[in-house]
Amino acid sequence: MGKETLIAFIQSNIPHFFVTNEALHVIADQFQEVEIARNDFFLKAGKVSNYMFLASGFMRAYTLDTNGDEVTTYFYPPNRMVFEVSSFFQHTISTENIQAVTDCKGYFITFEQLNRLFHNVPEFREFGRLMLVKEFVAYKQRTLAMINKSAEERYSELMTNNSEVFLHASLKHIASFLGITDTSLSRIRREYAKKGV
Amino acid sequence: MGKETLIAFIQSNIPHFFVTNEALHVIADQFQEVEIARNDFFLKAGKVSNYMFLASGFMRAYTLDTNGDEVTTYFYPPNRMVFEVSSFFQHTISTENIQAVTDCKGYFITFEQLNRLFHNVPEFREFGRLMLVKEFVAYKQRTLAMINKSAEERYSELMTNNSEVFLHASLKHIASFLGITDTSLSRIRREYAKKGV
DNA sequence: ACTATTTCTTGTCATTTGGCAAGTACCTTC
DNA sequence: GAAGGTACTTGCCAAATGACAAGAAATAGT
Repeated sequence: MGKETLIAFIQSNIPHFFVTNEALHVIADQFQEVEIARNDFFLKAGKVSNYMFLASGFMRAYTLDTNGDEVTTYFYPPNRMVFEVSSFFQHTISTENIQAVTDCKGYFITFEQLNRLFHNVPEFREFGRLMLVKEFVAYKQRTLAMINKSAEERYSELMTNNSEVFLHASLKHIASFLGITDTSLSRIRREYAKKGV
Repeated sequence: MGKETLIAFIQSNIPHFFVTNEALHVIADQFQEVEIARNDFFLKAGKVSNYMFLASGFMRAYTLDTNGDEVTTYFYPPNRMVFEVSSFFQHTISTENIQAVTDCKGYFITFEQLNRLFHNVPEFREFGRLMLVKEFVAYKQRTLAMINKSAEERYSELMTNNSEVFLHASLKHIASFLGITDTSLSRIRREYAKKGV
């Protein structure tokens, strides 16, 4: 019931291997549907992360800096796996929070279930590796894209490459994501609006 | 010969599984010894990354920013796997360089060889996943530790947590790693020396 | 609909960091 | 050991960003 997007996502992410429909359903059966209302949490600091396919909605990850202020570290658009690597794969308490920015729907699985699947459906291991690589690469690209750029350039890049963020997240969250204060972001937007005419 | 450190490293990174000595040697046999002299490259931008165990020496990864200036993105102490995720796992051309900061010795393997090993020695897959997770976590921790800190705080943390970097890398490389100019780093060190007395 | 709360903007001023240029010290290499 | 290069430091000034505080606008709760 409604796991079509999950199944399609898995299928399109197991390259070089043929997976039977039966295997796909064995996999999908392990995932449990979950709805997360706006501002509610998929992961709270202090808990251990699960592994979720975000079918619809928009999420953000954030942590507290040394001053106790929230810093948004990531935005998750739909059709992505959502998890905190460190906590999920090492079964450790998370320091990050993952929160629904809009109402979300997803399918999640625990570490134990995932490993059982890896054991029972060997082809599925490839999916696991791919997700890990994909997330790592995405994370790295984001940090590299930030290097030696002014706040305005970072803003500009986010606007062109991830404009959907602006449709969902608050400017405060976006500001901390860009590594600046909401005050500065506001000023940058003013300047940017002037130029863009 | 001399692959003992490699073998010991692999063995200590395949948790929950028993690997026979024979299997360990099948694995180690695929790795090829390599020596990289100071300032020479393990990976050059434009090439595809291999996967190397750094047995001795010290390396750094760097890329060019939009102004064409070198930005050090990572330092590798010995007893670590060295590779560029994106390039290695997706067989794509690297934009990063990985260079020996001191004379290095290591053992490397190609993507094809690694996959053949994963196929022939299934227990070894666990090692592959662990390395991916470890590197991802290390990378993330570094970026998170940098959040909302002044240049001086970042310097201070590097001093306390990774002081070995200062034994090998030049201040110019360290400055770009900290996201500042060598000029600023020099000033910070002066202030820091005063306080530390 | 009214109030309270949160979000966003704006002003003033201080601080951090960078750009540039010059100077010193060290290290190669022939 | 002289010459040239690289690494590091320092001074002066400019630019970017933050801190704080107040106001305007939007949103949520009752």
